[in-house]
Amino acid sequence: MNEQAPGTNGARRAGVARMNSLSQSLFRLIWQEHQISRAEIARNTGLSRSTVTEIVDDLLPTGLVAEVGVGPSRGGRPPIVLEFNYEAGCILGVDMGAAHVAVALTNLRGHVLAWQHRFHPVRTDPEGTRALIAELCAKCLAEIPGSRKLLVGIGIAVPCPVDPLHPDHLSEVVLPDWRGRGGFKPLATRFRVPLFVDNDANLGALAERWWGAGRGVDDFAYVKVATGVGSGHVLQGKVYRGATGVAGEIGHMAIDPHGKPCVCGLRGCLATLIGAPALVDRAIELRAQFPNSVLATGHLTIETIEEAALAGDPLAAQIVTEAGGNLGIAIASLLNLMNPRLVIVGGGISRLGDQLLEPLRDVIRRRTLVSSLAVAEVRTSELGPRSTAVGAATYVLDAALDDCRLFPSAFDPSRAA
Amino acid sequence: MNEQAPGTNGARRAGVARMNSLSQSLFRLIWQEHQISRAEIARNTGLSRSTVTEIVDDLLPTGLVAEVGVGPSRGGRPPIVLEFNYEAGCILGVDMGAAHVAVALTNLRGHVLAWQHRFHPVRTDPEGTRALIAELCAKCLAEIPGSRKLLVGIGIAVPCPVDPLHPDHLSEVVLPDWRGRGGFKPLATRFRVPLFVDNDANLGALAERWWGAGRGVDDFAYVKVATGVGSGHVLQGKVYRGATGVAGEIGHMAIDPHGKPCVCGLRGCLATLIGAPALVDRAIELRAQFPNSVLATGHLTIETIEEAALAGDPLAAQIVTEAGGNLGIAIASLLNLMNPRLVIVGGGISRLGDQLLEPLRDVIRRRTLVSSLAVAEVRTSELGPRSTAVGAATYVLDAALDDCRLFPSAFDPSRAA
DNA sequence: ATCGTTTGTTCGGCTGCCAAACAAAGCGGC
DNA sequence: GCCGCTTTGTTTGGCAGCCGAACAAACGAT
Repeated sequence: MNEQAPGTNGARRAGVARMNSLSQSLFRLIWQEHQISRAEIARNTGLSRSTVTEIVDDLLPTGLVAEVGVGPSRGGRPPIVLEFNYEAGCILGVDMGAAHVAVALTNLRGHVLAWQHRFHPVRTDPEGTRALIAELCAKCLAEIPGSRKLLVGIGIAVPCPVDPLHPDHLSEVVLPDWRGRGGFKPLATRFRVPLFVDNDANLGALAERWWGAGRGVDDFAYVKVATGVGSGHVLQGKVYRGATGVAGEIGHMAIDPHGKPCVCGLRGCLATLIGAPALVDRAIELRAQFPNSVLATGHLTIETIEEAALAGDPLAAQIVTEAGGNLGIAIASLLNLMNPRLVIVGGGISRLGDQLLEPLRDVIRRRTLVSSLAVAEVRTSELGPRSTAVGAATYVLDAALDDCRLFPSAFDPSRAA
Repeated sequence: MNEQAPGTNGARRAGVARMNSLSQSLFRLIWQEHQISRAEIARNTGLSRSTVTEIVDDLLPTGLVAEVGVGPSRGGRPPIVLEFNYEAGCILGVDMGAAHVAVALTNLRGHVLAWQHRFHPVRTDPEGTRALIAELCAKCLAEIPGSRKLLVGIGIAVPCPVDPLHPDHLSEVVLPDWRGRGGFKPLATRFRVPLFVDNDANLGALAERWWGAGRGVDDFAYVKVATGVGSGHVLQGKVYRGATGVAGEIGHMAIDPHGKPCVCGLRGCLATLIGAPALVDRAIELRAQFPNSVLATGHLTIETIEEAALAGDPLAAQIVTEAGGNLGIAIASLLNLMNPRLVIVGGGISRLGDQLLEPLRDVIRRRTLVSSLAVAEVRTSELGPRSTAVGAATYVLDAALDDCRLFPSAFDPSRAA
């Protein structure tokens, strides 16, 4: 009747290992703890040691988790240290900006192994952009021998709203020349890996959550100030995309109904006050009042204004102070509405640090007096200009940690390192 | 070796029935389907019919689910209809407003069995308010014979931010005379049931989600316009309370930096534009321009303005149109930030319907042009002035459906009906 | 009346997880 | 150096949960 002898169930381990939700969560735990013993896992999760042993036995043959020696004894037998092999796979993260393309090749811990960057008229040249993305991806993979075989997936950050249910469908309003189509599928077929697409602000928020100022914070907002202004929201530990995937358009929040007209059709949007073009315009307006400023003559760009502000120029300082105040009004509304624990300010202007944040915090303190519980910390991004590309890679990594069949080595030993 | 005979495991059913997450979810399914057969449950959930039989056998002795006859045959044996017994328990929902107290006694389907309402200076009289709540609760229970024994719990809606981790800790800023303490524990001990406290806008949103305009909608915002202005947010089907439980203070969103000062310390908050006192003030300002208006003379209240608007008075119409526009600016920002599928407008002024919503929708259409995907439907509340109290009861009901040990009859047959 | 269909139940079995027992490998006291 | 004591990891038996298959019950259709 019982055709299977007691020990024979070991045969299961040789075949496709089970990968249920519990083993998947252990897999993620080992990833985030870096080094951990079976006994620690048992204490950490409340599982029995025998169960942990069984599940770890299923994870070891994937090559993603390995035993790497013994740890210090705690008074008894020393534990066997399990380690996640962060080099067992790699991910391509693509930052498609309004005027540039950047690609990062990362390992499984978000560490950048290779980096490529080009300026390109992305808005007006969809076909050339797609070719450039493919070229830069190939360049990154070529830099690291063997990486192509270990590629897990490609993440793409796009500078416009994306519906997660239709990841190839881009907003036509922001990128009209793209005609509402991403057209990234050839990329997926060329490299034979799954593709993930999301908005750049969402992915910036994700990067901050995993590697930056948002580590360990379950509810925060990431506000990116560049040519436009966007935000990504992490609620209860996860990126919130809204009902149709376009949450986070803080740039068109109303600040001043008597302000300048915006492309969105009304006046005084945040983007018309603190977007890069708006700050340049404002500097030109104020030039006459600051004849001694280094910005009083010559060609103005957002970079020169930022440099001048860092050097203590009074005109630049005034612009930054005004920008901080206006951003503060929008963020105060955000705090009242959504009550995050933290606001992370990113984008080029965030390198001004407290010069931007102090006037911002002043406004927030005044604006949230009635609900003092809502006051949140405001910090600048910890990740540099690579945050968006790294966030795109992190998006893929997160999906793979939820379903480790995405890892090429996991169930295909011929592709293992 | 096997001391337990095959049929003996029926003894488990006589004792404490198992109540794991699966049986709990079946319990909730039966609740929401009202009438359903075992076979339908199996089709609906993907479980096997045998498993459904086992779990239903555990639910029947609680008295909350019962077999109530046979349904129509679908070509074979007719199904046994299972029905949730909505009268097997009842809940008290307390609406503590700024100037009134209302209490609803509901069955397990949100139906109001008894209702009590009193005006009271809640803000300035904490002790009297607590006594009044207890009195009205007792009155409601006395109206329905036997209800006290079936009481599941008491939910309280308070007009100020509440930290869900410290439900007895109220915001001192909004209700200074309460000194930051709810002091509701005596109520719980008197009626010997658990107590649940939350903000009124959150509970209004919950009521709309379960019984009103938000049924079946996973992401929406509920905006309540009364003396103050508050909002509650349902994200992915659940009420979102923010990092410290105070999300939804839309009343202090900045609309016009040159506007009138607000108690919160700055100018032009939404509450200073469309709160009841603001509308009355605005009517007085405009009186001279509308000599033929019925509001041109006499004492003005928000109710008289609403009545006049319903009757087609031009002054009142202008006020309502302005209010709709200002509310629209705030809601447009909300849409851009959070991208809900629906916005539900509640509070007294919502009875004006399209007279309020049309100018509101106009502003939204203009304001969200850039991210057209974010445009949401705007509707008025379907629930009347009882929505807050019913929402408070629904909060308790939701908790009980997650853990049916909260139902008095479930495991204590002596208290069963 | 017979057959096919649907429902609900029973029964044996597989899977997943656990507790207990045990082996391995350290520490510490004498 | 030997004997406990502790901690770690593995093995084993067992229990709970869920399923598939078989079966009885109750209907419709022919």
